[in-house]
Amino acid sequence: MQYFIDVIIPIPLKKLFTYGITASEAEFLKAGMRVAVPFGKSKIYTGIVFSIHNDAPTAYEAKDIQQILDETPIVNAKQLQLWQWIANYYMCTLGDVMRAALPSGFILESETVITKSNSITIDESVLKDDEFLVYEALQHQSSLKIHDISNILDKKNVLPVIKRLIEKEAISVEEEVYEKYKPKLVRYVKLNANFSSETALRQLLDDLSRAPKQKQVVMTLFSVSATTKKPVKVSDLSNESDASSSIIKTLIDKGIFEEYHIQTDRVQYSGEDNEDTKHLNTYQETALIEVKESFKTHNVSLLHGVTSSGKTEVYVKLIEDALSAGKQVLYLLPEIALTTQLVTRLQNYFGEQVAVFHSKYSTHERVEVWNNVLNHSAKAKIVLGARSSIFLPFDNLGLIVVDEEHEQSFKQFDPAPRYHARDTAIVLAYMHEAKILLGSATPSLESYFNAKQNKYGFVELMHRFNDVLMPDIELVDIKDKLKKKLMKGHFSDRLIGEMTETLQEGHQIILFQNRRGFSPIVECNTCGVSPQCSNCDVSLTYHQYRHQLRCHYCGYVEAMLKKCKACGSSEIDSKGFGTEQIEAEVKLLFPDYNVARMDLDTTRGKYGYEKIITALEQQEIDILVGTQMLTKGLDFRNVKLVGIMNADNMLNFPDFRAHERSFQLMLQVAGRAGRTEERGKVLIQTYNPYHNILQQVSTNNYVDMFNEQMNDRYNFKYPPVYKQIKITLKHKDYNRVETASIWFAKSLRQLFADFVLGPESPPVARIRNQFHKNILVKIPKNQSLSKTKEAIAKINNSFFSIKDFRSVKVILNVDNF
DNA sequence: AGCACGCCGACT
DNA sequence: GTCGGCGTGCTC
Repeated sequence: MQYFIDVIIPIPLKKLFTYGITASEAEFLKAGMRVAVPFGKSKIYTGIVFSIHNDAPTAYEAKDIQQILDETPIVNAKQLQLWQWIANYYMCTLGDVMRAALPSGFILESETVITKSNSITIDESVLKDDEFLVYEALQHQSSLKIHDISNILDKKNVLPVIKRLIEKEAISVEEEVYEKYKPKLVRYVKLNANFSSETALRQLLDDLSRAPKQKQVVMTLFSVSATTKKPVKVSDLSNESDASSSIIKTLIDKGIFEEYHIQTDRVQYSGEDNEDTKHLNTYQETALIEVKESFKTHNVSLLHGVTSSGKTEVYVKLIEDALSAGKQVLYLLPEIALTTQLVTRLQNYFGEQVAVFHSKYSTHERVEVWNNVLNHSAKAKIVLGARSSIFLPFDNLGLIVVDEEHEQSFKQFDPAPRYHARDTAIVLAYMHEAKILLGSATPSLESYFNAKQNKYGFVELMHRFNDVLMPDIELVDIKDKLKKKLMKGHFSDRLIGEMTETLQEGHQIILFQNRRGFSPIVECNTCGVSPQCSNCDVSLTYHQYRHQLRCHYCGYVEAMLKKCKACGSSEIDSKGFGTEQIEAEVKLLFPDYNVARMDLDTTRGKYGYEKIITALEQQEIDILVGTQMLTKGLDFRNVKLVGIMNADNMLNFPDFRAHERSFQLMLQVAGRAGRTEERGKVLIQTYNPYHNILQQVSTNNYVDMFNEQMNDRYNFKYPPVYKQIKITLKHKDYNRVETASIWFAKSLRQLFADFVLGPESPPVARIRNQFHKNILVKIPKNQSLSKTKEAIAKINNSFFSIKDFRSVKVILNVDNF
């Protein structure tokens, strides 16, 4: 009997790969274990065992696996099932899912290692210059990496040289495979067992009397281990005794100390003892009961709670319940909300049981969280994480919370799998027979729609905590103010007035401008030419603090022009404004106060974000200018005024969700104002105060917004009424994408007729020198989604059988919103 | 996706 | 003459 395994390889290929294994390997292997397999001519890949069987492939000879990498599966059956669902629903390969799901530390690196061939010394005269250099280097070093050789020869492509050397039998190559993840070890020391007896110890101290420093270290070791009654870390000993590590090393070398290592987690919780969970107010209590009630009939429930209503406390109670039932809990939230307040809050309640998982973690840290979840460690009963945490190896989930459910960052756009974490979490919950609660102050239309259709349970929490009033929202007509000459820069007299008053009262202000940089367009006053990015079809944004022009699409940077490139005029003007410009203006208007800015440019680095948040909390900042980053669930006690500098640019964004998003964004920012006793104030500056969305924002009328937007969605066949799949084609040659996209759209139209839109060039038609074309397929509710996808996949296949189109990149994006 | 193979321009 | 450009085809 022959044995085979089907393996998932982390490459975007549709199929699984079959490898041969021995009978005993078949006995040992289980689905979800990692294996190292040879792939292609010389590569070794890490694969996940998908299935074990006896069906020999007919069309080819299966290779044998190289080695088994795990004792037990690192991916469980439910995960494999979820992977399949994702690959199928989001139209990508299992390899794509594997790459997104596994921390990269689990994926082996392989490197080609070149060694001197052990055959007889060869005639050096047959070697050419390059070859001789390599050969000679190997006389001194036992092995070389590809990288080393390219350094020696000082050129990139060294493979031909290596190939010739192999042919001449001067060298041999092999793939060296190694794991990236290394457990972190902490160094400990103890006194060598030889000195455990009283006499030996006395002898030792006598011997050391002429080395006072060493003696002192030994004494410190005694006192530390006596007080803590725990093993002594080298670092602690070094601190306590004020001794350098070389003294400790000497003691180890002398055999007085014994050194040993203990494996430790990189991610450690260092907090106080657990705090008791708070008592709920009556509204929260009611909401909690209603949520529990809704879970009796629904697996998914939506909690619509206004900002600052205390949704988190409700979640906490539900989490307690799930934990006491012995289940795992997953708490999903947008990346950015994760780094701060909420983590601390949950850790205060649940202490060590909370594991955090997000993108700023190193791959080592991620592997540790993964292992903790896999082993049901007490450290990972609750996982608090961003979208990728849906991939952790849960096997006993009782509850999933999706906080800020409306956030678009739950959808992954760039590399496949283009999944939506909220929707995937619903499937995940279903697989675990767990309950899932979606929470938001401004639910997405699709979730609210599902709740209205009774597909989801629905609970409202419309009272702010401590009965704080909702902020007073006022619309300011900039057009009118301009006419009356009441604008100073981008500030209306109303806004300046409110700001002055707020500052005098000692409160803080947040100003929101949904665009970073200083100004998005720079233009020559004489000839009207504005600098464009050389790789993308966009104007460069002026960033004043570095005096640069930057492209926000590809990251291209150049120095700000002194003179117009076209006509040489030095009168260069800027149009539009971003956070930088607002910051600069505020500094002029309120020179006596501290102003800070929070956007992508100021929050780079692991702690950039925290620094600003802490400064604001400590009231070191009076006025904070920022982009949408400001909206994510932050809780600032002393902020009383929120100014939205310009509501129009978001409303006019060319996207069917622009209105919904604007509503959500503005209400979320508004929610930052007046979270304690005093009522907050929000000023929204706009050219069009009669816009329906702005009216709905100012009256905090979600239901009106919902009804009106849904009306549009029905009329224009948009989600959630219709499903949609976006197909993007990219190529560096415009004509080729053009013909390719026309062909693609035509084939689609033969099946779906009017439900195909495009091809269209997006607003930014070229990014990183690639021209884009979009095609949109709308899918009515009564049309089978899976059949539609099959049809699209089929068209996609025929597309790639056309020679001219093979180099065109095609991106299929299911639920592209 | 990588990576090899293979066929053409631009340099020592 | 080789180096390196990228089109093409394959990976169990």
